[in-house]
Amino acid sequence: MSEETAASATPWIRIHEAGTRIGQSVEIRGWVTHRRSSGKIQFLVVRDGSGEMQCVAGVRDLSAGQWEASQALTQESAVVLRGTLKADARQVGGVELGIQSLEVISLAPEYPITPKEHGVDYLMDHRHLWLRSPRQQAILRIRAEIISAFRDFMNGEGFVLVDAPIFTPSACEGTTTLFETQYFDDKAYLTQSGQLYMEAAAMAFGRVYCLGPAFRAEKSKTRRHLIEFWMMEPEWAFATLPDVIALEERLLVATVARVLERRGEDLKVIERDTTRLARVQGPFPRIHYDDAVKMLHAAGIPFEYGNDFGAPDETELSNRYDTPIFVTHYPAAIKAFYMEPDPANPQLSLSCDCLAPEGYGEIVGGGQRMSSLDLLTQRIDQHGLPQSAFEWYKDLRRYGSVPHAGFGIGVERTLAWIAGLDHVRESIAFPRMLYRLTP
RNA sequence: UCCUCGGUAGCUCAAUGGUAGAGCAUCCGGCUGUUAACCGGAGGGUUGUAAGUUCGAAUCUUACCCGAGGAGCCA
Repeated sequence: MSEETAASATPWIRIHEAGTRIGQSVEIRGWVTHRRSSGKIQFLVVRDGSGEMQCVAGVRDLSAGQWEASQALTQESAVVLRGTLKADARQVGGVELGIQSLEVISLAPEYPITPKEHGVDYLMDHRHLWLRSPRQQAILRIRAEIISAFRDFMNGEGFVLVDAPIFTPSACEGTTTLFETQYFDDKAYLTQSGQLYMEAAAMAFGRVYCLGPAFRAEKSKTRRHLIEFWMMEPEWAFATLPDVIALEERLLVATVARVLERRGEDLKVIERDTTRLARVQGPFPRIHYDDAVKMLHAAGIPFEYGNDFGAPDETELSNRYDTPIFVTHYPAAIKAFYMEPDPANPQLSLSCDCLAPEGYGEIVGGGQRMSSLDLLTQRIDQHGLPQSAFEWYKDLRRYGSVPHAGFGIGVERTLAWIAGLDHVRESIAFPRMLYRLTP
């Protein structure tokens, strides 16, 4: 039998399905993560992106050339292995490959990331390689699950995906710092939020959402901040503040449930305490800003009414509950210009932030949008923004203006909370942070 | 931008004014069931940069560079 025939007869499988193929001859294509040798027998731990499996070869199992090649294997060398799968209770996954043939695709030189410990700076400098570690893969798989859950949930609620532009002519909110870039002979800015565009789309489709990157040139340097982060922003015509809070609640419950259901193995890899996630069931507390301030005062925290909550304030509030909490009716002065005033107290706004448990802070921000053209025009002036930049946005109030509401939910912060991460830098493949643009 | 902490071998760290070390990684040798395998040996350094104090500086002083954690702001 020629080698080509043998190759075609041996199915290439992925490691995660090895357990269902005990006794079969298979081919594995992957990278060596560990090699242990005991003279005439050696153990290769190989990963292929779907899992890891120990593969074992004795000196008599391979040709002399293959045996020699196998002894020279280094961490992260790429190999194609063929052999027979056998049950072995000692192994993770209960399977082991008895190697009968080994082909070295590429021999790696000394690999920078060893199985030992490394510092954050070093790992971030090698982020392109760090992604190969089991923990990082688990986190990014959970990220992918969260994004799928977001999309499936919104689609199920009848929302239409409408993507927002990345290049924008001016600030969406005018408050935070923008990244400026050249747009032929003009200046353009990287988007901070797709919301204003979603408001336009909501007046077309009724219910819409976008999911994409946002860029904030803020010199923020904390575990909760990225310069480039991903956000989903639903916008819902004819909806009010309570409607959109209920929507957020259903979204979060559905997302956590789905991660628990489908990414249990990954949660185990990162050693997440899932009992806390299992308690994330609706309804979540709704706390009026006035009451939140009273709670802080009762806890002996000096806080001036009218201010926004700082990170320690948010932690104080959210630590009282197992679930995320909604804080509503923030003072209009500390919220964006487009927030609808509270009819019961015009100093307050129909706004809502959702604070994650365990001190993860704000993961969702949203509220009801202003529907009056006159008031909107006034607020744009009050915020020192140019009316001309918002003429198209004001058209939405000229032609069939309706109450509408929406929110933005941060993918990385939601993931950091669900996965129990210490820092959002692990929540995206290639984080963009203050002082870090590479790799 | 501000506050705090840090930078010593490829990596993680030790050495607190007196010859710069260990573990891992790498290379060589040994071992047929290892699990961050183990055992023996070897190579590996302008102590972030620059200046200063001192007989003598990784160690003390100053400036700068780089990073980490936090604040503000926000998802």
